[in-house]
Formats: sequence, structure tokens, C-alpha cells
Amino acid sequence: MELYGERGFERTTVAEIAARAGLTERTFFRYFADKREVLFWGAGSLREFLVAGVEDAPADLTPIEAVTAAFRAAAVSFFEDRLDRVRQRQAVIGANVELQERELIKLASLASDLAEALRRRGAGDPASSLAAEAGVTVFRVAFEEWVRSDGAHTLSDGIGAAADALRRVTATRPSAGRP
Amino acid sequence: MELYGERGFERTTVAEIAARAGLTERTFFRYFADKREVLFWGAGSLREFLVAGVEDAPADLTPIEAVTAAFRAAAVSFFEDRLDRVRQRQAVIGANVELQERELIKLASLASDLAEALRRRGAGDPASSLAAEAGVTVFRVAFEEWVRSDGAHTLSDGIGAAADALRRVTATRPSAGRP
DNA sequence: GGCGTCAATGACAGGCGCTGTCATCGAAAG
DNA sequence: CTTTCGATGACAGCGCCTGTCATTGACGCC
Repeated sequence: MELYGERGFERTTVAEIAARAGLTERTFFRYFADKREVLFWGAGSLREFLVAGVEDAPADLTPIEAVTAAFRAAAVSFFEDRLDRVRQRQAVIGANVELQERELIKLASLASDLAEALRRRGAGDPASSLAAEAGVTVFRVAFEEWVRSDGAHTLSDGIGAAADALRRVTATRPSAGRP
Repeated sequence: MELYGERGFERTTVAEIAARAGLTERTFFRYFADKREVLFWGAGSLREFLVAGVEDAPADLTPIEAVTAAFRAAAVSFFEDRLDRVRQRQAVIGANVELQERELIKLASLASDLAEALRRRGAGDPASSLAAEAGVTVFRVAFEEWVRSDGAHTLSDGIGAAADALRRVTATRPSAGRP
């Protein structure tokens, strides 16, 4: 992470990383599947947290409510007290397309897991897939705004606001139904 | 594409592709930025079609309606009469994670372009981003179902159905408001 | 204390993706 | 016929990643 911050992701070689860690290049690849995975170390616990949050959510919550509630809880536990480090990480990812690709597939895999958790709650299809994907989208939009902004509001509140905005966006004609 | 179908993406070497095309490996990389880009040749025209569709949509359509309408038109013009080739392509992509990463970032970039088109229509934020992302999600879900199914319904109708399902998913409590 | 066991690491070779650079060729323009 | 210029070939080379085997060192066991 030091090297990625100093010289950027592309201009950092695996041999350099291994050298600074006092290890061999071969050993690096025994811990990380590839050069990019370093940035996503520990993402597993967030996924478990979110899946458990969706599964254990109150039974009277709709699928999308369960997902956004899980994300809001995760915002508090995983992000809000680490804005500096989160910004740093996002700067590295934002500067490199390969890393964005990796992040996108991680989010897609997460959405798939959340959809399955919703199905275990008894939700059907395509509602489960759509609720999970929509929830991830809400999080992404709120997350990007939160990282970009000056910290005037919490990530959790941003997620709530984005969820409301999505509801408005998908609602039937705003003019219709009101003569 | 022949080779990717025969031996799979990973087990196909760029040297082999170049040889079958009667060219040099170096020349391959003058046409394609990398080995994966072959699968996304011609995606530019679809993107232009969708952006134009959103920009030229009737002014009284809501953002999400404009996006889904554009996707339904694209479904007719780009996909529905080529189910076989689409299935083949998706089989190759589905069998390889790197290709899925590339597809996801293409879709993300598309969503970004669609959001900008919505802003040019006068839509605000985060409504534009959310409508574009939601529209892409609706398309993805419908597309996957269409490829997987037996062709009982058109992709365009699937998009409409998925859009309705998303509206239901994001709506406020289905039980509330009805005493 | 000696000894086997096993996980972690190192060492080495090598394939493949991708890039920079320069030479070559052939078609079109004048 | 000559000039020009875009397309291609021919190398050389770096960096990512993998397979394979040897080495080391911690640990339990007798």
C-alpha cells in the first residue's frame, strides 16, 4: 500500500513489493492471487457482515429495506470512522482502470450473495436480484458522494437519501395520478 | 472468436490468434488494446445508439422511462435477431472472470454516459446517476434471463417486466397505505 | 535431547501478455 | 518514376504469474 501510494499502482512492480516486505516475489503470489488483490484484502469480513445483516433483518422489512439497512449498519462499522484511509484507497483505485474492474466484479459478486440471502428470507425472483443490485447501486452512489464531499453528512444518511432518491426515480409518473 | 470458442479464452494465445488471421502478434495489438477487447468489438455503436435514444426521447418521459425505452429499442435492433451469436458470446464471457470484469466496466462506463445524457435532458442529481444505473441493472437482469430462457418472450418485453419489478421492489411498503 | 512432520519460504525456469523501436513493403499521389 | 505514408513485420525486452523442487524452521512425540 505504501508503494502504491508513492509511485502509483502501475509503476509499482511485484518484485519491489516483495523486496520491501522482505520476501520473495513467489511468496507474494502465495498470499495474493494477483497484484490487484492487495487492495481488496479483508473485503471478506464486510461481505459476511452484509449477508448476515440481510439474513437477520426484521422479517417485516421489504427486500430493499433489508439491504439498505445492512449497508447503513456497515457504513457505521466499516467506513465512517476511517474516512482518511478510505479516501486514500479510493484515490489509488480511481487512478487505475484494472483496479476499477476488480472493484466492480467484487461488487457484482457481493450483489449475488445478497440476492441469495434475500431468497433465504423468502423473497422471490427477480425481486431478489433487483433488490440486491439496486441496493448495491444505492450504496455506490452514496459512497462516491460521501468520499467526494466534505463530510457534512454521514455515509449512513447518504445511503438513506440515495434510497429515497431511487424510490422517487423509479416511481410512476410524478405528474400522473394528481389531476 | 473461433479460437475462443474452440479452446476457451485462457487456453488461446495471442500468437495463435495472429497466426490464424495470417498476421503477427504485434499487429494484433495494433487493432486490440488487449486480448479481451476482441469480445467487445463494435460495442461503440450500441453505446451511441443508447445515448442518442436517451437524448432524443420524448420530453415527457421520466429519466428511468427514457433509459428503459432506449434499451428496449436497442434490444430490437441489436440483440433479438441474433440470439444464437449472443448466447455463444455470453458463454465465452461467462466462462472467464477477466472477461466478466471487462464487461462490467463497459457497463459502468455506459451507465456514466447515459447519466450524462440524462443531465443534458435537464435531469438533476443524483437522479441522473441512479436512473442510468438502475436502467443498466434492469437491462442486465432481463438480458441474463433472456439468454438463459427458451425464447418464450422477447428481450424487449423482459426489460419492461424487469422495470415493473424494480418499481415494485423500490416502492414503499406494499402493505402500508392500504388499511 | 533426538527425530519425524508439516507448513512456510526460497530458488529457478519458463510461458505469456504487452510495448517500444526500427525496418520493410506496397499503394496512392504527384 | 519518384515520393510519401500507412500498414505490417521483426526483434528485443519487461513484468505478471505459475510449476516445481529444495531448504528451513517450528512443533509434537517418544
